[in-house]
Amino acid sequence: MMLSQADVARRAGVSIMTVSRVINGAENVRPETREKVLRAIGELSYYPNAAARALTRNRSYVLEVLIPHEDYFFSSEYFSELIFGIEKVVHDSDYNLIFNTYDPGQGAEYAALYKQRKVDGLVIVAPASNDRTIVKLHEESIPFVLVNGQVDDLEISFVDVDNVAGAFQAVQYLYDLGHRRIGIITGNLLVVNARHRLQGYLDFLSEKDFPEVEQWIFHGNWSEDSGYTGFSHLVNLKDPPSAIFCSNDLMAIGAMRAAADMGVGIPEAVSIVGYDDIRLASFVNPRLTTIHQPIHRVGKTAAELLLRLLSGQPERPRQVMLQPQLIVRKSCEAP
Amino acid sequence: MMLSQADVARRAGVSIMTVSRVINGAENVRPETREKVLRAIGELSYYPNAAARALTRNRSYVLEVLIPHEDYFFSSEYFSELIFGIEKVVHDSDYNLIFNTYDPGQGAEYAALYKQRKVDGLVIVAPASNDRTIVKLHEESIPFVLVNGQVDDLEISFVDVDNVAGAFQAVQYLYDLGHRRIGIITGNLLVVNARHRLQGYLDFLSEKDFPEVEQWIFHGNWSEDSGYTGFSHLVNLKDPPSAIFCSNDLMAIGAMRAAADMGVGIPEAVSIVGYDDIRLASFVNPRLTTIHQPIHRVGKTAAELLLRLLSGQPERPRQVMLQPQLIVRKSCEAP
DNA sequence: CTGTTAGCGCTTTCAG
DNA sequence: CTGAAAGCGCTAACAG
Repeated sequence: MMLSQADVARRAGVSIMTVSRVINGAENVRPETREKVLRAIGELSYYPNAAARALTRNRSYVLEVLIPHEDYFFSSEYFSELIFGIEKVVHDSDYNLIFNTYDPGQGAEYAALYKQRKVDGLVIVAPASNDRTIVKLHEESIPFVLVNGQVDDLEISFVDVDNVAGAFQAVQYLYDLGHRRIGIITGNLLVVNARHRLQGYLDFLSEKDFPEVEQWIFHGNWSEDSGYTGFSHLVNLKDPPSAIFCSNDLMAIGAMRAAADMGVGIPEAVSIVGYDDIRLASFVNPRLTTIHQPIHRVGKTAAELLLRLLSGQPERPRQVMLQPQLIVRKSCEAP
Repeated sequence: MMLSQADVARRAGVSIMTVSRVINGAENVRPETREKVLRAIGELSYYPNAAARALTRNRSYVLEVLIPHEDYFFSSEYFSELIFGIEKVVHDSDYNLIFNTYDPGQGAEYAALYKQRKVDGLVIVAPASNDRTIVKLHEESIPFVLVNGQVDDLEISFVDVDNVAGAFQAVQYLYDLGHRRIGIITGNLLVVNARHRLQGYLDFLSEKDFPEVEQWIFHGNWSEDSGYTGFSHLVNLKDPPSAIFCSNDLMAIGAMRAAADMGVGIPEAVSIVGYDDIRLASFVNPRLTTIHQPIHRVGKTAAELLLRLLSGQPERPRQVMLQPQLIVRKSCEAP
């Protein structure tokens, strides 16, 4: 039993246009008429048909979040904070949220749902930085906001946390403690974040005229396991680093695990800095010094930008770069 | 520029019905005709309008996942595995996924989107077990699957992991090691999972004719902090437990943190068992003995059940109860 | 195998 | 302030 405006109209003794006006909160309806209609709607428990509205208004009131496929994702905590941040804003609006994954390897067809008019706009998370498809979206003036991935030279809305600055800060801190042999365990370098964090590390070294020591760069993949392996590897070098910057907390915790298994004291023998400030960072032993990122805020901001893009008022694209923050705990000390 | 079948039809020199048939993969179209149409579609880069299809077919091909609001959620890892599990199955189908949160406190209006025909079915995660709304959904024969929350005496599809059995197993293990004073740190008892895990603990005690020691039950809320507080509390009792079952790993890790801060040896002085087997469980020190849950599979199964419910063939509701598994690591030993 | 007709439930436009 | 008519883009039902 699918009710339509017609049923409501009949019951209330008005035309379907009046019903439509009431539903859409139009001004020009006599209060008593509005009442009648509202009552009829309540009695019948009528709900407007979303498909029909979408068809006539040419708007679905659905947004899409595109997230890289699970295997590419750095941490469940990052993921869930981001999603909840986006959802919170969308939930308070007239929109709904379609959740979708894509494979960063393939040339993703981000716009498929948009072109079917199934969604009105996109939040694209962590696209490859050389992604031509993004440029196409821009050319077709499809409303979208990037999270965690910029495209050079294009006036595109994005929200990001400054990974280069964060990594720079981490290494700076180790340097200021007195460390001169600083290693890094990188994330999966296919992901921009990993490249930027490596960049921050290298930037600092070159600023201080450090020799860039190839050996001290270990290529991890965000996983605890790769942190474990990376630590063992670096510490067993003939000239091992006295401090290690891990590109995420998961790898830092993997490294700490390796240290425990090897009988290497943290921070006495080796200092460790992580990245992300996941909740568990302050519960491991020793508590992990790390870089905090306002992920929840990234999600909220992205949703707000997109909503504004769709609001009707002409709106220029905006670039928002949030700043990460060093959280000093107990996993570092002077060499 | 919104193209319609009419444009394609004109270009291909056929009727719109033929275009429709090609799009829907109907059998009865001459190969050459099909070719012509396909070519026209390609040349114009035409996409069918989802709203129009939804309107005529009376199906949106969208599913909705309803998840308790962030604050009620036990862990980001649980959340993200579940979502990715669901998404994986949905992604391989013709459907899309709308992601939504609800407040378990309020009498949630789960069916709003369904009634607007914006979605075809629901996956409802962790509804309150006394939730009357669920019964209503069932009476209105709205297609839905419950995850992690059953309603007694109703023929409803659900997928769950047996929390009572899992907790029972955990306590059994501690008992078999020789522990006779076993405490528990519970989760937020507003959530069924927490109640079931407490139930499993109590079931075991009563089976062994243990006195149920009120003192040894600490009411936590899933957070690391509450694990920390709970441990301190229990260990400072005049007659402290020699082993503690924590209702999730986060609290177990909080407890281990407290132990470290208090100088209490784990497992020498106190044994600890967790629940969930989050990835970090095997990276803390000592590695955490815990109960593993196949969450990804829960998500996939739920999606599969819902899809089958919508498949057209009459399908009886199914109850799937997956079994958790004890993972023995290093956080327990004989007293 | 292909086309014609009607209508899904709504909103836009124009009349009153 | 209210209503009548037309049409959004598609598919079901029937003809041929």
